[in-house]
Amino acid sequence: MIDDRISFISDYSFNDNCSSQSYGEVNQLGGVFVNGRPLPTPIRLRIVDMANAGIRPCDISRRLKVSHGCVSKILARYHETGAIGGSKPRVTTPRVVGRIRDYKVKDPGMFAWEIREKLLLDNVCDKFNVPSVSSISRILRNKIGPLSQPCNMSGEGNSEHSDSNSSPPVPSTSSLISSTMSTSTVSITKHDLSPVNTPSALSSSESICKIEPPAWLPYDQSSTSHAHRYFYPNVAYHSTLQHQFESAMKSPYATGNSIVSNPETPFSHSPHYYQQNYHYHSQQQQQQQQQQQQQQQQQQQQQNTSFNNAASYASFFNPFPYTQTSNFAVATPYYASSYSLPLTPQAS
DNA sequence: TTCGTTACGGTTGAA
DNA sequence: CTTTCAACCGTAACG
Repeated sequence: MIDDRISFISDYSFNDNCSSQSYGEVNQLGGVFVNGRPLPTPIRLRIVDMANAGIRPCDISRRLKVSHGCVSKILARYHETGAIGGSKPRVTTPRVVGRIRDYKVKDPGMFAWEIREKLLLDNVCDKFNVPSVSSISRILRNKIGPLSQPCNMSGEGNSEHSDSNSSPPVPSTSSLISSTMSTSTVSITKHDLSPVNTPSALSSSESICKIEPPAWLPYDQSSTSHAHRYFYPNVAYHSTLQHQFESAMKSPYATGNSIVSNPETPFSHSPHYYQQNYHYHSQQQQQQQQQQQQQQQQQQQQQNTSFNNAASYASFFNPFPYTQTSNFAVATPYYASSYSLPLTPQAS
């Protein structure tokens, strides 16, 4: 059963979200990674998935071809904070670097900010995956150098990670949406969140897209030994979404592979959300809502020993003031681009 | 054999 | 406008 569910992992292929080109490096286990960038969220989810199913970390490491140190880190963080993954995928893909090189060759006087604008103008990138000016500046300095010759960037000959056709799959990214357990303050790790999720960005009037964080459900405690401690994102075991989930696991960067949550139980806002964003709600309304949530959720997880109810869990782990519900999970807006998730424009 | 820890080389973007 | 730097990443190696 577990084997069936993870067997597809062995041949997953990660691609640049705009091309079929692969890039990355191969570790000692034969797995592919992008140095400096997080593992894709589907892989991270599967690590947690397998751990919850009672599989030992060393076996997870071997079967997913991820270093045991990485598995250890991910599980330790998950057990400590509940965070699984989520951060900006790598933006300086070989394709993007090639286009930057082309721009610079054609017009050596171009500034980094001009190149950035041109990447957007030419639809090489969108606003969610366009490199920062400093990243472009770094590329110009370190990877393009004296501008010897243009590169048409079909994949070969770039100075980034070598990636011949024979090289295995390639991963890319995602990191953690982490927060503290404090109910009064939420510390957001710098690189773990998209700028659109930061308080300053949230207060800006710029039109951005937001996606609701995943809903978490109690794991079926009857099936595994550790389950009583952990919650589980509803995306993973929902039968009707298993195919989509596995497809996204195989090719997180392929168009159309989105990680979808259970549409029958769309995300609900956490109490924290209401506290942060619905100030006009009366305290009575809040209490009623919380009581209702607690009553429902207590029924679902009477055996839970770590949290009294899902509402308290959600208040810890879904502390971000998202404003738009969505059926899409396990993805910050950053992922949305690379995972081809539909974006939900923010209303206000 | 397993796994926690950490140096290292890498990426990213705010300052 | 470019560079610096802090924060993050996964791997490899050590114990």
